[in-house]
Amino acid sequence: MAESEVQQHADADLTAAKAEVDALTIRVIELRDAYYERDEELVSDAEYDRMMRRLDELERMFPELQSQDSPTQTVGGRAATLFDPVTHAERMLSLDNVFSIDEFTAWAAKVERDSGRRVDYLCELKIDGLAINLRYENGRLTSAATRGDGVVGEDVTENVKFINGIPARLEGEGHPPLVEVRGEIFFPVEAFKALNAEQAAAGERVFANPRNAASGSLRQKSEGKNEAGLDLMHRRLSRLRMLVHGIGAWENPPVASQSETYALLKSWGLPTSEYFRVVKTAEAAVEFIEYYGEHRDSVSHEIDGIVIKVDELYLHEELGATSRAPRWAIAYKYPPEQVNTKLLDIVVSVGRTGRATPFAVMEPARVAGSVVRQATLHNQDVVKAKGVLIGDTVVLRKAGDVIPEVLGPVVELRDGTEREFVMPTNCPECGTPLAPAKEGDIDLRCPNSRSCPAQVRGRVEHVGSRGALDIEGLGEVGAAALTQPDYPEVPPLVTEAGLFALTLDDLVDIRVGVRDRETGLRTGRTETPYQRKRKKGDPEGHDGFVPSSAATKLLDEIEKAKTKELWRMLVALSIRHVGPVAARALANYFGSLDAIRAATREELAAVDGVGGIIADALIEWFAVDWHQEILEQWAAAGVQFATPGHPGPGAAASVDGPLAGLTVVATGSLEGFTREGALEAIIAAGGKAASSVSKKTDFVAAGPGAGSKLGKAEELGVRIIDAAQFALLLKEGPAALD
DNA sequence: CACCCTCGAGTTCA
DNA sequence: CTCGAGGGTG
Repeated sequence: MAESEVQQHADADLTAAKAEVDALTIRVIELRDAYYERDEELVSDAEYDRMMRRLDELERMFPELQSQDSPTQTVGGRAATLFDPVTHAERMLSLDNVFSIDEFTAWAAKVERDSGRRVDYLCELKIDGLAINLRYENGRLTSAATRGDGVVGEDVTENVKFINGIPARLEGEGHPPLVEVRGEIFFPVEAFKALNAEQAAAGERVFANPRNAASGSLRQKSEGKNEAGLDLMHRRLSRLRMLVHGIGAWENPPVASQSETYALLKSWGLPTSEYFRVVKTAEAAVEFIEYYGEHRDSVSHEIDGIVIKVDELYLHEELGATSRAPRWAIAYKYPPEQVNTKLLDIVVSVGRTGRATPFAVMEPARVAGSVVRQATLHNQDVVKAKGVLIGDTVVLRKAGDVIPEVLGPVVELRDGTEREFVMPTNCPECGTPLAPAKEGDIDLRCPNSRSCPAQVRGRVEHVGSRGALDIEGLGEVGAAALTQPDYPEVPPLVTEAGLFALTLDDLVDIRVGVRDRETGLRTGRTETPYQRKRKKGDPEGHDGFVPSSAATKLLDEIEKAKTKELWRMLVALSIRHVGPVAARALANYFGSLDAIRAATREELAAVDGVGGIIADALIEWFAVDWHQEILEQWAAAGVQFATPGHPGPGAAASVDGPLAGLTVVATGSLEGFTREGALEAIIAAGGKAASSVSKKTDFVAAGPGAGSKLGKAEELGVRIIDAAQFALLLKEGPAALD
């Protein structure tokens, strides 16, 4: 064969290989991103693995085809990939799952029947992470491997060394010559959020959930990375955590139960979970399951269920295992927090400040225990960034515990009928052209604050809200009835100025459209919420227009609101940046609305907690003529804009009390206190009632139902107290607690 | 110039 | 209850 011919063959091979490498690279990245970012498994692990190996093979044959950002060089794959295979000394079993309490009690009944006796159950949280097998030989960590298929896993020893809390050497004495410890590697929720925030800021991909982030981080390869890349990789690994939950092969262990095993592992310096509990009955195990079902967010890591194990080790042997899973343990899986649903439309709503917010309208879907139909999309940039089209199937989840969030589209399920969302140029409620408040703002606002129905309705509702004047009957529905009734044509309230002058006559003939309970759509019927309904057989009364109790109640509540504290009045006025905290500071300092109006920018900014911007916002607000009208009409109707007995402008008397100088956060339901009451009590005792936990927080008073704040407090080492201790603290100060 | 905090908005349920 | 945005403070 002539030399040129050989060259030609090689060229042809290279060209073909390049085409294959390119195609594989695109497909693998597509699948990888779907998996890590949207949690979708589009092909089996085996299929993915086959593609990765082929890509690796080609890149080895033609090194010139290997690019810096090839999937083989960056993050590894999802299952067994390019790490060296390791055979576990003892097969790593998985757990059988149950998905309901009934299935669980059936399992427990069978266990007790097979054991011939009552058994103790060890309940623990099922961490949503990656199973890991650590091999210690003579007390030294010699190998760390992922589960893989249970028999053979991947060797990730080098990466595991960078994870905090995994000892390279066991503490204490008497370790067996060879022991395999099983655990779970995971991203703590807080660290995960921080990671994704950094990834987003750097324009990198964000992970769909902590498990994928952990998986991606653990499978990073150091080859081909420069110093900065290595540093980043190590930093990311150091944020991972591990908890151990069992032991592999071990003859004649010196312990008799699973719980004693944990104590032993702990004494060796291995991290064990704080959340496990040994219970005597299946009913108690059910309580454990239900408790954490409601408190999933009070734990520093994600959990996808509860693992229940028979505690006694000799029963493990008796009960044995199937080929896949032991019979002495079961995983109770919580309902998924992510589901797919159809994005029917993207609609824009206008809030009380005029901000236009697009939100997703979806086919009702059950997520984490409730039915969701809507979720905010924040602004048009977020809609773009998420890449959702109207008509898409989207991934929906509950962020935190409550807030529905659209993660993104399932691109594979598109059929071409989807259309892009276009941000309207005009206010959907009043037609005024939308514009950014100031140049460069992403948010668009409706500038028609005086008469845009959405804004007036929003502000009226705000006046009645708990943080402002707390008027019962003046919520979303009441505000809509007063500002946008079907009848009369001129609504009782054109702006909030008329609120305190409302009379029964204004209310009785209000008609509002009835909405369907299920769909929220208008039914075409109307009703009169403030007119007494005539019962069947009740004689035709007078002229038919008799007020209902709702009407008198509402007017009574409005009357009571006229003399509420000055700070509540300030909040009710919807002045930019003036919420409960700033309003309290202003009210304390000035004592009356007149004094605030008369103050200069400098005098306003002298108040603790008020700066130049809030001062400007106040001055600008007072300068608007229809705002003055609100004040005049409210005052004429008897609204009190001063704190009786206040000495006048000046530094507010510093409050003395048991809590002087202390910052306290109240969360959950505290026995003996309402949410508001706890806040008031803290302030009355001279303390600062903060809304979020930080380093500066001195105490977190937590009751049942406490959410993430509790976790945050634990993380920061802030002292946590219960309702009884909280009451004591309020009365006698911090010294009484010790 | 970092934090840390408050504001404002959206959401759902008992 | 949570997030982003942006203000206030050390």
